[in-house]
Amino acid sequence: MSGPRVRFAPSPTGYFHVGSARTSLFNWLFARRHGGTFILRIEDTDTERNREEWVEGILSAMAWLGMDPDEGPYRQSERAGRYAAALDALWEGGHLYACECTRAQVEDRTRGNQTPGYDGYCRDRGLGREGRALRFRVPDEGATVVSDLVRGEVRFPHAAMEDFVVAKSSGQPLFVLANVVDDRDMAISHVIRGEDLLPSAPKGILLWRALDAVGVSAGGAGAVAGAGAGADRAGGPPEHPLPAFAHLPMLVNERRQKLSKRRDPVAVEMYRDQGFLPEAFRNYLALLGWSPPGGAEKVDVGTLIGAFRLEEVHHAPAFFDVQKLTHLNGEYLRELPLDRFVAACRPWVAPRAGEWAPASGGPPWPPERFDDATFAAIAPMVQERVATLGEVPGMVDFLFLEDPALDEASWAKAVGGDPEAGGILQAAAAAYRTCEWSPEALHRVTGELAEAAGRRLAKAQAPIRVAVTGRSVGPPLFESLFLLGRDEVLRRIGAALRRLGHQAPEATAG
RNA sequence: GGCCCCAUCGUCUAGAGGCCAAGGACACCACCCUCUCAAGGUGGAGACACGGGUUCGAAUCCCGUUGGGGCUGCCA
Repeated sequence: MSGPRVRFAPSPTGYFHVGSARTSLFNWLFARRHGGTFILRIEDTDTERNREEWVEGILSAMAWLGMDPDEGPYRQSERAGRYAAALDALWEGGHLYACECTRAQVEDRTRGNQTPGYDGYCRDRGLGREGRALRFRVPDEGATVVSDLVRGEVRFPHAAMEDFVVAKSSGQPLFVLANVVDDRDMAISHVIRGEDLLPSAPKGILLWRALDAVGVSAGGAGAVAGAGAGADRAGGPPEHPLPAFAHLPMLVNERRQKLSKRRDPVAVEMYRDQGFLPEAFRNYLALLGWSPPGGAEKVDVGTLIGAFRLEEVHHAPAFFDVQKLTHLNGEYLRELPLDRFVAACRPWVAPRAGEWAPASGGPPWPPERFDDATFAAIAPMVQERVATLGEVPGMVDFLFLEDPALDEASWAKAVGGDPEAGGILQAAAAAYRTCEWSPEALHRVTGELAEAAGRRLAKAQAPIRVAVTGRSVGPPLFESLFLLGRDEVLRRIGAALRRLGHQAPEATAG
């Protein structure tokens, strides 16, 4: 077993964030590129904020994007013994001290200080650890250097680092501690994560070295099952070589700020609901902070894997541009073979019980009115007009709704505001009653009645479209009329004429 | 405030000292195609933050300024 070992370590405190998805993708790409191992670790030490349903969400979103982990999910909540052992050893080795200061006390004491953060008040008070927070004793002198594959060497002077807390007064380990213990136990070779974690990297390194110094090794009863990480360590050189770091640029909103769960649309689940294809979404994510060589942007996953290099990752934050994502999704949609496009539409047009369907709700028509053959016939024309699958129902609803909603603005413009609309509708009704029922014949006779009315077909079709579909835009008209059927088309034109105040054609004719 | 990161069209980016009077993509505008809307085609507008160096030569290297961002929790 060789190759790098990387991990994606989300904490389940909400929907799956697009930034997390990008981090996960870059880890996954890196592992695949180098024949390594992609590990999923759930960082759920904060019992207050974690919920099991969010774990499910992470798992299903990752599966949707095709990033199945090779190992895991491991859960920090199941590894408490490892953290306790590390804490004990660190305490014995003198790297930790107990602290009973409250936040308010620290603030009072340090107000006006040049270097903020904890002032080391409890450092030499010799407090017992029971019931107290534990702080790591940061060296006074020197600096810790983080070797970063994307940023180079980043130097953090110890003088500017506070003695950080590694365990709560309840004994619960905190992020840096658990994170480092896990990375050691799981023999992580590359830590690839968001740039927001760069300032905590030197803390992790300090802890890592302290753990080495006090002889905490991986393996043993509490180590990771099946990871193969801690086995047979006897006599090897450094037991725990420090992992390489790679801090990825942030994903930001239009205000250039880190994407926020509150303000920004960041839930991957939401994009799935809207009808983005996983291939397209993954492709777009790969373009944020990196670009495949050769300038191509729409690239398949194999190409992504073959070309991915951490060293080429950008340094500057990237804006998550839904418009560009949408365009790319449209390209993926359009290149789908028709049968696959139709299949991809199913959750939005005819969801099956027991299968995934968008949480936003089902199609606007009653299921029994949906017809597979009709949908398959209109599908090619829908395929080149939508950029997301979620737009599909709105484009074909007039075919499956008894009485499609009438868009008042369209009506006002194309029918109410057109003095000749009534005449055109009557002419259409007359022609459609007897003509051959095919898209071609409908096209022809409508062209003829347009000519008779002295206007271009483009202008003549507008009132007919609004009368029949309720809107001024939609799939090509004559195919739509054909699929709706003669009786239904005549009924809707008749209804529109009555709305206009005209006599229904049946009455005039009869 | 302190520490750290960053800086090419509005956006995502190509660019690793001369091939750049800076290329592509999204968005935008115009035209073409056209039964609406799309899709597609053609064309257009649009950037190396600023100031110093280094060099025969800098978008590319160095320093500074400015601007933006991240972190600064007994969250992760």
